[in-house]
Amino acid sequence: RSCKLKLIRKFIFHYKNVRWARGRHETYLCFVVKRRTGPDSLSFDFGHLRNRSGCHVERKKLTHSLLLPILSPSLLFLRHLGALCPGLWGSSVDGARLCYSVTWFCSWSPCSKCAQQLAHFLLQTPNLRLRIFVSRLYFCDEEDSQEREGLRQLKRAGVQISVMTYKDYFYCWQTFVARRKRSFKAWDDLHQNSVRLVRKLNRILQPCETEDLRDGFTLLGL
DNA sequence: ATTTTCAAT
Repeated sequence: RSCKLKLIRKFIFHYKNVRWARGRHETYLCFVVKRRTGPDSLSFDFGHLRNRSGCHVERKKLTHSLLLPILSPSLLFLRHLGALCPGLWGSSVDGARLCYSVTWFCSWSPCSKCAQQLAHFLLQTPNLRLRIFVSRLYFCDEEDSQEREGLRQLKRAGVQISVMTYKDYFYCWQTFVARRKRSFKAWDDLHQNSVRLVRKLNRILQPCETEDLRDGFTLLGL
């Protein structure tokens, strides 16, 4: 029971979409894996991950920039992808590959390195569809930040990136935290913060759309 | 007005 309380506290602390997220030196990733079978998809697996800093020996040898992507939840997820999505890489009897659809709810948006590796991976795995909901944007204040570019890269790789809104927190609460035990109560400014972050993400991804538009124009010979 | 960030001590 106290374990459950701890989980609730952790969820609220790490997923709170506050403007100045002091002390959130961890990142959590809640995921849902669905196998797509025609028009409807079946829920296959779900769970959550946290970035791990388990390799203390390597820590001293690796630089921060090298270590970070290895231990991030998103790459931790990729490590377990084979187990989470059986048959993802295999070919089935009728030649068609199994299709999976994965949804993430991350407390921080991915760093540029992770985004880059993820995008690279996804372009090679067209039978995996990824949707990412983020609670807060990681290092996205600078106009020319690598993290902003990383998010655009993900979008170009077909990832649907969105900011978490009330319904997403509600869903996470019900699915990963307190299954129907107690109802989700929004914190102050949840909606306001979410609206601000939605606008910010839209501004970040905008150049991506104008680029696509330009590509479309050149294709049309305009 | 200003504050922070997948830590490093």
